[in-house]
Amino acid sequence: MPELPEVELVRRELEPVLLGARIVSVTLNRDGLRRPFPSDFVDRVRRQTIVELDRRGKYILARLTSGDTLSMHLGMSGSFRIEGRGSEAGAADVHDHVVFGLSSGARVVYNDPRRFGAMDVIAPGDEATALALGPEPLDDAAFDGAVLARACAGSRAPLKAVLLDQRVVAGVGNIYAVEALHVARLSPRRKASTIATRGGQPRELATRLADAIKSVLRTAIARHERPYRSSRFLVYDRADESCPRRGCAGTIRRIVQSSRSTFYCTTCQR
DNA sequence: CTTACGGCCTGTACGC
DNA sequence: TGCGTACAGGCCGTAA
Repeated sequence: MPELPEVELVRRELEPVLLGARIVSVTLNRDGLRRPFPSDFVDRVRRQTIVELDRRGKYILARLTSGDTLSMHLGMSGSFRIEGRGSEAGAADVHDHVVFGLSSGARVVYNDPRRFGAMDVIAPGDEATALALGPEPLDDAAFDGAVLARACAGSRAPLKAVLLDQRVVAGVGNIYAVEALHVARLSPRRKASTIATRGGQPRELATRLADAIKSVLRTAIARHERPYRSSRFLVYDRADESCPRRGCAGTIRRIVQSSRSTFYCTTCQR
């Protein structure tokens, strides 16, 4: 699942179940996901109470009474299933890898067919290093055109590659990078440094792009967009369709950048 | 240092 | 129906 908006929606679904709950059991159905689980994973999570449920970028972070943080990442195909306290056992699946049993009797099951997800326990103070994330895009104090311009300065990488770099801005993935670039009317292929401060246009383009990122993410959350299930986008997955921009007669192209699909309008995105 | 690419996994959709 | 191929929202290690 996964870009910031969907992770935030998942966090909101989990919050009422996890917040204040004590984890009474942790069942690991395999050695790990994309990495092996730390050997002390169960010991550090079991018998802890969740005092806060946060999100940073694409990570869901459960703050534990011990001061540790349980970090959970959905990778490409991860999802959580909440099973009620009583009867409905919810059909077990081969890809149910982690099951948290809660004091309420509810269970939270992590399912991930591709196992690109991750779970870890982060000690107090280690979060910045462990996650290595840039600013939260929806935090206006942390992320704006000036911050983006600084990240782009001196970069010869294509703009889209910079947006996908989690150290530049946390939580943007392939779909919303593509969408934001369309909203900002910027080509995904443009060299990133060209939107950094340049004589004359003081970060106008970087501000436009930063604003587009915020708007695309906020809208997705507000609409409860779940790309995995449905949702259509402005340009993502719309190769050969006409550009949705009013007054633009262009056509959406699909190209491949660093082996991922990019969709953009060659006419209005410069 | 930066950038590009393959690999990790499984599932699904499509063409033959 | 069956089979092969391409592709999928992420990230990381390696190589250039």
